[in-house]
Amino acid sequence: MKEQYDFKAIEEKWQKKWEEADVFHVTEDPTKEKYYCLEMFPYPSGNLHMGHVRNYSIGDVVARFKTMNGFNVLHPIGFDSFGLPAENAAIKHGTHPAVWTSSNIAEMESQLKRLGFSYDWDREACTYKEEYYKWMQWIFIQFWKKGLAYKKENPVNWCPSCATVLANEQVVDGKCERCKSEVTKKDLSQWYLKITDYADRLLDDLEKMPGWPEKVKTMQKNWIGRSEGTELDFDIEGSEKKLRVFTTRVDTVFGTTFMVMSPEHPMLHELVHGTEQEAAVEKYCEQVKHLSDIERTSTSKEKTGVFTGRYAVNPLTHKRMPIYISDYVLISYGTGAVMGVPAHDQRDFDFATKFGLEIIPVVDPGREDVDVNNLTAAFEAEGKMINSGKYDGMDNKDAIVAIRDDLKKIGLGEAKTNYKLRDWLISRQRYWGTPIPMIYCEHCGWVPEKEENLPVLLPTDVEFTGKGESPIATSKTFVDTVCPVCGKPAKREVDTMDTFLDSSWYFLRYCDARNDKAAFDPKKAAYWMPVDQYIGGVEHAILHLMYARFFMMVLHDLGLTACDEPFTNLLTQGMVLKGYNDEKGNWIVGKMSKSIGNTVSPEEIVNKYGADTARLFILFAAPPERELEWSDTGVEGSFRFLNRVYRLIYDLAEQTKGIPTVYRAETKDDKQLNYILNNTIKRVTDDIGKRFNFNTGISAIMELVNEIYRYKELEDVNMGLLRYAAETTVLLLSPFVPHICEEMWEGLGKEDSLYFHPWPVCDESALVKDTIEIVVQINGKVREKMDVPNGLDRDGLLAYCMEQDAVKALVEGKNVIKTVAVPGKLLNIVVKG
RNA sequence: GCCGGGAUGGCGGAAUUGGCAGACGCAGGGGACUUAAAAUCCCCCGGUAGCAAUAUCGUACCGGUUCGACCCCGGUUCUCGGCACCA
Repeated sequence: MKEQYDFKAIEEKWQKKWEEADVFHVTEDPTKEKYYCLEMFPYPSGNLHMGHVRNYSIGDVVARFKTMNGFNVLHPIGFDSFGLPAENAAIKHGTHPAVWTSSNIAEMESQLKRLGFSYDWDREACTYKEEYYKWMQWIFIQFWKKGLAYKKENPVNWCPSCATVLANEQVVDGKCERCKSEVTKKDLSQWYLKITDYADRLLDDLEKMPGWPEKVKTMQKNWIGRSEGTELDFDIEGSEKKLRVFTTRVDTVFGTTFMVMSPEHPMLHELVHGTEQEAAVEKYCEQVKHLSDIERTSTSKEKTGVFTGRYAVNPLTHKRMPIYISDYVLISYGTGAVMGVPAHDQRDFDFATKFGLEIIPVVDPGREDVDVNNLTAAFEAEGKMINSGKYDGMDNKDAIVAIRDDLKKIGLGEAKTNYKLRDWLISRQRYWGTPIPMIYCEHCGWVPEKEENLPVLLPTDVEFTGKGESPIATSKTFVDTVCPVCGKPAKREVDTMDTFLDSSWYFLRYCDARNDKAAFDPKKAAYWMPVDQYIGGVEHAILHLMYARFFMMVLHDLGLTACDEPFTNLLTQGMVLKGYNDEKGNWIVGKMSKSIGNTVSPEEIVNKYGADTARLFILFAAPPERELEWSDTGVEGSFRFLNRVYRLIYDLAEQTKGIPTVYRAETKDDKQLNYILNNTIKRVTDDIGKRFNFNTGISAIMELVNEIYRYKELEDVNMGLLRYAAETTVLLLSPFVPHICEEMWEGLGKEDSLYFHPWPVCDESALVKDTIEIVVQINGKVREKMDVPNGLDRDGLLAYCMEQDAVKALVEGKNVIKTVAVPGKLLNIVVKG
């Protein structure tokens, strides 16, 4: 240990030692309790940013802490390495996506290594490699065999700029999540995964996951959007057909005064064919086609629509009602048609007002402030039934059940559950992804490639035009093949998979990353899974986290995994922000962004202060879930603290050389240091292990260091205690800043790596004080603080305090009405006068 | 509009079960060391009044419960995030 803290030399030295000794490599060990600590793997953009550093620093603290606590810790890393940027780079620079990707991965690996994260690199998984996507294809085929993959022609979300389709989840505000272009609709034949089959399980299991943030569970719940209601049929005048609608408010059926169909409703053209209204209806449908989703779903937009010329008949009232079409009715939800109840639905109210349709109230809350016969807006709350025949007087909630049952009896309705969740569209018209291993044969239809022929390799003889069809279609070697079933000429699917499939099972591959016989060995997966702690950005709250849960359930149902939920505990870390001046000169604190220029590169910080300082600052500046504002002076502060610790340990290593850590705390100062020392062990253990509040854990160690500085300058110091304090400080700090701690550990004469050293244990007896400070309050206000003997009960504390002169003076001449004594905490005396 | 967070000094943030508000750090002020600077070490640091001891106000706002509220309850404002014509 040198006198100066030479972070560069120290970090290089220990990273090399760790690598040579292969300390982070783990294997299944049934004699030890396992702990799987996982951070979301990065996309290999080429450079680590501060968000990565934060994510991986949090994970590294947890992994190292659990290892020191005796767990067999799996802490893997890999790269989510298929995707559009590699392809765009290929178009721009004429290089192959694989070249761009692998050089970026190499660069990021070295950056990760420079930060000293404790990854088992032997388990590294890169999704673009054959050894990975081979098993991705195998899993896809298992889905297909189970009936969970199908191809279907549908209007799909199309991004004209990326020239590919998008999943519903990838359309944000009607725009492409990636490039922000407006998304349009296009009819295409595409592959889907039947995630809707798992909608109930995905929703219900959320209740069983106490280790997930409420926020994420709510977001998934809303996304799945389960809605329980009733489907019922309306007769169409002059037609054999019935118009089926879905409603959650079947109690309002007597208030229906019109019907609305979606312009895309399959029955529409037949209904209007040959009528006077046909031209107007077709014209409206044509207009709607040209609207983007944003324009169409804008709530501020005034309702539009056209009368179809046809009438429906209410099955309960036999009332005759006009059928309209309007774009506010979505073909993709429910039955694509609704019953219009203007009195009790705001959208229907707006529509009825615009078209001068009748408004009949059927639910009345019986309150003065609501006049249902004179509504200015729809009344959507609860009340008693009116204008509803035999149901009048019932609570509307009861009427939902009663009316649904009656409709069922006459065969015109039934209970029905609807979901917002749609099947997952996974085809992408791109090159840089896993080829969908399906073959189309004119005789056999769609059939999968034989499993023994996997992987279906990405062809290399392709042109990257960036337009239209998948570039794979330009390959002269790929498309033509033979049918695996009948052997006749057939054609391969040229689309690739959404990269979200790759990331839906990578945590399973880590359990057995080098397996070339299977995606993973179920026994190994059974040992490691589920992930005990998953850490990543909240931006994946819906997409990735729900897809991964879906995959896990399917793989469980296939008998490949024991558990059906992948992540027991989830931590969503906050973003890294930095302040900057905008065009007007205002000080804005926002997300670090290259286009704004308010970024700090990890590399720069590591070069200037070292990896330990970067890690320490990022963990200290804010609790992990909250946003973190970058502060250059804050980084300096973290660096100063590490120097301060280094100097302390350097001094103590000399001063306490060869002294055993056996001691008895004799003096008041000994006892105080011993107390703070053990209390710090307890606090840091809780802060890392239970609370995930690394910032307060680090604060506690700072306080301990301040106390040791104070203590060591005293005349009468206990060398054994001091030695123990020094060693403990290094151990407590080591999950946060491992390099400097290894160096100090060595400086203290230790030969083992502290990576495997047992975590310090709090000596509870040191926490028992002879006297404790309690607070004396008068009417709830602090008036006095005094030391009292420890262990006094309620009465003893009261009696002791009332004897003290200071307390006597406080109550003198006053009328004591009540006293509240809380042992170990305080005494509150309520007085009058 | 609906659903979730959040609001505490000049700043980031503490307060773990209803019990000393402001730990720890940053910035700032003062001092020691130094020829000087850097580094380091020590002290001060919410507002108001006061030389001071101390008093008093103070956790977005209004009200409530309690001996006692940053914490629990009711209402309001602002703010961040998610969803949004889902019948």
